[in-house]
Amino acid sequence: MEYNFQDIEARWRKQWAELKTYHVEPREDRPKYYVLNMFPYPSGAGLHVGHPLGYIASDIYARYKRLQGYNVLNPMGYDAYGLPAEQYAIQTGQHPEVTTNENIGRYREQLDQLGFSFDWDREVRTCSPDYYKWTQWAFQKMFNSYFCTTCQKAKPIERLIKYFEEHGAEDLHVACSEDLSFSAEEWNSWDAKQKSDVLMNYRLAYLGETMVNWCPELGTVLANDEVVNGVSERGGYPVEQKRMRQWCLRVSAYSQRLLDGLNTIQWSDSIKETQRNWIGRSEGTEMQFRYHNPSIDGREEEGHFTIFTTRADTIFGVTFMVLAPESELVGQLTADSQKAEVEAYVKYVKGRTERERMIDHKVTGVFSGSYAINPFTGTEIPVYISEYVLAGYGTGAIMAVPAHDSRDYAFAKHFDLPIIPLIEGADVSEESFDAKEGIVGNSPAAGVETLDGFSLNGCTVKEAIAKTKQFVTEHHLGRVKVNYRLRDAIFSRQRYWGEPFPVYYKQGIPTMVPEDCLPVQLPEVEDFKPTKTGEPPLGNAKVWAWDEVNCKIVDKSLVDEQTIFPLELFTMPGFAGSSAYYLRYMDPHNNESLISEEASQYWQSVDLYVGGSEHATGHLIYSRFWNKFLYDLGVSKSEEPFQKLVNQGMIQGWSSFVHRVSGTSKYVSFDLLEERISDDKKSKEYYYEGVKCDPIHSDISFVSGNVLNVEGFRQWRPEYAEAEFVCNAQGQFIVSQAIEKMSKSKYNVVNPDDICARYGADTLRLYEMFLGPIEQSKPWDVAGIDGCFRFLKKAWNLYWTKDDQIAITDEAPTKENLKTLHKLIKKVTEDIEVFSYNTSVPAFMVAVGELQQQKCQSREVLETLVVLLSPFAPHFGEELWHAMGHDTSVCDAQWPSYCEDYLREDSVTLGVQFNGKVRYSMTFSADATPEQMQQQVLSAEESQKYLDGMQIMKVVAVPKRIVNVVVKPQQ
RNA sequence: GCGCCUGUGGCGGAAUUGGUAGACGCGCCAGACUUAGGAUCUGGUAUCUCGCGAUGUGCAGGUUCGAGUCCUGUUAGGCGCACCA
Repeated sequence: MEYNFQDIEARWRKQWAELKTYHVEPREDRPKYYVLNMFPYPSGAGLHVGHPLGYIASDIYARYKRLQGYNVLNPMGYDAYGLPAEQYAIQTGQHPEVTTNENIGRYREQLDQLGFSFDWDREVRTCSPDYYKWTQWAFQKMFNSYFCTTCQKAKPIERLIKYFEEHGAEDLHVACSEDLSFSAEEWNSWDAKQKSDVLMNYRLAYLGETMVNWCPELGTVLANDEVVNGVSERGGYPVEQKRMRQWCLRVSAYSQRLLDGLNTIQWSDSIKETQRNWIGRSEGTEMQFRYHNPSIDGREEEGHFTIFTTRADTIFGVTFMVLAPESELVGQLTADSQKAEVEAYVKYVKGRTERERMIDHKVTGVFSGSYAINPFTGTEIPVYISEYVLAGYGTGAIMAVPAHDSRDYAFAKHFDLPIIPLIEGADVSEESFDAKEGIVGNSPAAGVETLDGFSLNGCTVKEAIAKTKQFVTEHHLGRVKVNYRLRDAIFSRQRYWGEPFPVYYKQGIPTMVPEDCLPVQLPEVEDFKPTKTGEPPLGNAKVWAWDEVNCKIVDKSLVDEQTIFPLELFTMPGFAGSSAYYLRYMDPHNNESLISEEASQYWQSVDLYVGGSEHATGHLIYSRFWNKFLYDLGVSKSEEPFQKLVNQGMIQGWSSFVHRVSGTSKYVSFDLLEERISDDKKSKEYYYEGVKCDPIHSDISFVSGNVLNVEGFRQWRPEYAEAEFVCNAQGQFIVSQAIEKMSKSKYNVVNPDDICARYGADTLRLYEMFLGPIEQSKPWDVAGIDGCFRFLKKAWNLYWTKDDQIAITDEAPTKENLKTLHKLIKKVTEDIEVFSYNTSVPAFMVAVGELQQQKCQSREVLETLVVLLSPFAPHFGEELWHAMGHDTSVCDAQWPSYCEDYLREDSVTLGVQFNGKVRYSMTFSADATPEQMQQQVLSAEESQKYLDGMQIMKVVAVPKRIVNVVVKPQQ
């Protein structure tokens, strides 16, 4: 019978949908397993062959777990808020919701084709009010929480307010934006507005004046992970630093927990390492330095400032101090005589973009005119201002030790400041000695008196750091401090197509819309662009004010500042909706709470999460933070949201380029061009008759092999219609090719629909898995797909006789059959557990080949084969399962376990080596001991010629592996 | 600069975790059946050599009876962080 995949796949797709084969509910009689894919943003381009890679891998695992008797949750949904739909709306006026729904429809169609075992009853969309109600709810909970650093947990803000009423800010151990100090009396004397402002310093979701990444081109702020190399990740527009009032999430409060949690989860080392880097914990010391500003008259001690260092041991090598230009200390420490110079410098730094500062690290700076006093020796040290010190890290001020820090070294050389080496034997004449190793000397130098006779001479660096820390703490010169690089997340965006904030401004005080009035729904606007006065697009909404009395959204013109107030104009960023969607899948239709207690208890957390590694410092951090917060609230039952993470690699595309002579409309075949290395030696450039040619993407549909279909290309775009094409001697126009990310804009997209139509979804699934290790990126190459298709056809033919009868019998399997089968069970089971699907596909091919040769028709064997194959090729499996007379889905079969007995050999043929070289092979009984094998080898006739005239040094016999005889010539 | 990962035929990639390197697929070569095939089937395919045999997992060392696998150094590519004190 012919393998008619089109008929088979269409039929089962329909059946599964009608019978809700993949619908799942909590059930106490079965253990749960939660498989999750990162949900897609439904872009206008639809799915390409890269998207399903992870979905297929997780679907195989989900089906496998189900066959093993687990109750498997495998949901899918859409991350529906995003910039492309909004930009399309700005251009065309079409509402983003319309675009989004259209795209979702197309995605769903494409996904359905591929035979996934998703429970579509649990679909979520981040833009649906039922869904974002809970995004808003979580935000409000964060607003109403603070973080206790002693117990490392979020607590209700009411507790903090009560504390302030009784104790003020004294002896406070909470996460905050800045350390404030006030008494209970002061607190109680403040009005509502003042109290609100102070509380913002502690809330987990807070309104803050912070330096933000402002992207003028996009008209919005961006989070740190959305800025790459000083330009926006999306679009590559320049980003500048700007001080703005924004909503923020106090992610930094969870730094330590986010770091510790990494040790408890099974993620790849590289992604854990990336997160550790991003969190950037560094243990160090904060030290206070008194300073002396000569312009302030009559007082010796004007005050002090604090620096942060991880190298407290180098205190005797400090020869200058440096402040960040943006630091608030700059004002206090600038002497009148230096004022003009300092102001000019600060202005210069402000004029530099983030990108400029990143690219060139030239040494710049200016003397402040003030001196700091080394608390250990009383020495006066000049204070400088330089952009190499960052305002956002530590205290924005450092002690500079040029001998042991390369940046300080460069600065000292430039400004001709002294360099005092401290590590014995370190040569600092050419460069600094940065390593944290060696024996400390010169600390202090001979004859220098120090506070309490403190000395580090003779200690190792490690001991010296510890000793200094202890001394600093005891003498109240500072404190031990752990710093993190992780910044609070900026949580508001000047955009339309996002979750609105459930916040209104009551007499200037940000106030939460009552919980039972949620969600605050996204209003209609006439224009999706920002307003003329620079307000976000929600400023265009007419009905956008909060009626406090009637608890509803009303017309903006009614605002009276008594009972009707303006609503927040910002919307939430992309990561808001994706931070807790895995929880919502557990109980997606619950209108009373994010998830019910029962659902949460049953499903716990995601056991297997599959998605791209590009989310390492974005979604995967925010989501962990969000979950930890909900865990503190008792909503999530697990400290970590994703127990195991598999990062599928990207499938890249082969882009094609035509080459156009610069400034003309003349196109030249690639093989006629001259190759040169570009000036920066990093890339190649191509020239035709001495003129440079620009590569231009051509749609890959006009290219076969590397030859361009010139007519097709001409008709593609009007500007190409009249172009001149210079072909090679064979009359062909050759394109150049390169592997790039698969993307609509690169015209290199391969669509799964065509593959499905030609080979079927099961072949596509098999092939994508066969392509290589799941975690590796690889270019899409259709060449090998025939092999997978042939395999399915071969397997299919195993089940049918020539006259289309099902070819199975009830005869007992032969020993050979069982060996083939159990070898396969073992291999496939082990492979699936470690996601090594690319090696199970060949195992199937070998097994099918063997069974074919054995002419196996045994029901027992062939049924098991179908079960093993069904996660990979579900339609194929389901069809044969039913053809063999079952009336339940193959999903409800049982995954077989293998039996070692069938794999055991009576005898085993091993290579016999002399001095590590294989000479011949020999058959041993399967249970031969090394001693017996040794005997057999030495007495064998074939061995004699190798043993002749030789002395036996050693015989190594490894059962089931090898026998090696080590010999050397006899003396 | 710091950290992580990867280097195996013409190609994608295997190798039971230290035991006969190159499974399986693609491609290529030969053959069979065919009027024909971009269909199907069979056999071959790391390199050098007529052959015996020798060489071979980026490069150089080391450990071991034995190394693609472990260790040291080096080189190339990819990724992450990056003036983080």
